[in-house]
Amino acid sequence: MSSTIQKRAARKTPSERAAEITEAAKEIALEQGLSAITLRNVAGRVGVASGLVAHYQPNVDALVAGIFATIVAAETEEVSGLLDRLPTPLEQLGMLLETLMDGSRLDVTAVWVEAWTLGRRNEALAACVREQMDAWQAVVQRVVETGIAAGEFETFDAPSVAWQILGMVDGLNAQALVRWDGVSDRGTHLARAVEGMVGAARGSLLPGGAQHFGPI
Amino acid sequence: MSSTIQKRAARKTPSERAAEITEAAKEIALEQGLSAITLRNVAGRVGVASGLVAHYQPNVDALVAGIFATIVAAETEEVSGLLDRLPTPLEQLGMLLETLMDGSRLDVTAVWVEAWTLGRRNEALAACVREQMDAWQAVVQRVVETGIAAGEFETFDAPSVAWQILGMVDGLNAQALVRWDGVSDRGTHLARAVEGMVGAARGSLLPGGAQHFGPI
DNA sequence: CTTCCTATTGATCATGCGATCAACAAGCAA
DNA sequence: TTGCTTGTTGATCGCATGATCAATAGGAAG
Repeated sequence: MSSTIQKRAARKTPSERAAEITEAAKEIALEQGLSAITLRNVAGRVGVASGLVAHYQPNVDALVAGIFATIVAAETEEVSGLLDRLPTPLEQLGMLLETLMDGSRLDVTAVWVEAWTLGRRNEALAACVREQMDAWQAVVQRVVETGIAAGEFETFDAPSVAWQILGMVDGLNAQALVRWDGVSDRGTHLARAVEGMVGAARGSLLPGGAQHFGPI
Repeated sequence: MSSTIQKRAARKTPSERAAEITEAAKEIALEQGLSAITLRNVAGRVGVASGLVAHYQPNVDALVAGIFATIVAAETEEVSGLLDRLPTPLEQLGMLLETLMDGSRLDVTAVWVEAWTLGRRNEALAACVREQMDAWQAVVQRVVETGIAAGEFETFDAPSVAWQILGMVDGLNAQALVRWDGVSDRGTHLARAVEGMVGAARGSLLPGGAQHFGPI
């Protein structure tokens, strides 16, 4: 009835179309998960034939791996950028925990968790997962090392502590994916834990006892 | 050529056959993941037609959910049983961390991680996941509460701390699924973290500085 | 030995996936 | 206007999944 019925998609520049496809796949991954990235699914969202999506990618595995890297790298860079604005490592680490635990990135967490499983059968994805984990670890390690140098932290093994912090954050966020209720003061408890690990004084990472967390 | 070729599977008691199917599905889940639980895959391992597997289960989603529950509940009970042999909450918590982090249960960890994702599209599985998480949390919470009562721990919120410990363990194990190397003394660092969270003295949970972890 | 219950088969259907490619047509260049 | 490059289509193949069910045959009961 309406005139919005398009028989054929408008012809576009390869780079334009590639960007559209990437964007659509990214949205699908965040909304429905990485495994929902399908030739037909992506094509449908772009408004294009499935063959075209295949035309722009070597194969679906590579597309999934690329989308994962895009989503996660953006998060890493964003948080890393926030760190640079803070003067002391104590504040940086506190903000890091607060930001990662505020529940505003659960969609990204879901992507992480699914990638851990999918990486078992998608070698390209597995490589991306390792790479992005390393990138994250480097960011955290830098904060810890700066803190040691500044005398704010006291621990013998910055790299391992960085891995540990990441693992804890990921696990708690994955948990939140399934269960929100029952856990109060996630941030506060984690802060106590990290203080113990990093050798900082109790209460030095997050000041208040009952902090307010959660989006808005 | 050999006489081992069987045209038709031997006729068995429904309960016997059901047990075989359950066992086969369990093995598949631990070896190849929950998503490898397939009518044909399970049937092939049992040596039976695919229709028979379907005959013994309402649908595959239910089978997957049931197998998840079986695997995870067994782990919970096993660890819970180990706890009862130890006298003090401090020792119990230490053993808990040590056991869960020794890398001998990575196959179960993989099942957990996959269940978190699959639960998104399998409601029966999602319910099982929540149920089993609650069971685990109850075990840990009991240890923490006993510790508080005994004056060994000092924290204001045992339920949340229990959730937190579980989340940390899960996250670190999930990490180990992808990356073993680069992280030394996982158990020691986690012990420090939990000490901080639980309000125990530094070094009270795990004595040595460099503990030996890992399967044999 | 015969009967009969039922465990078991295996073909079948509908669905969805990735991949492939000859054919088509949009739009720029001449 | 004409011609040609190339972005785009959509049908098609092979494969895998879950589910269903009439037909078969094992084996205990009579």
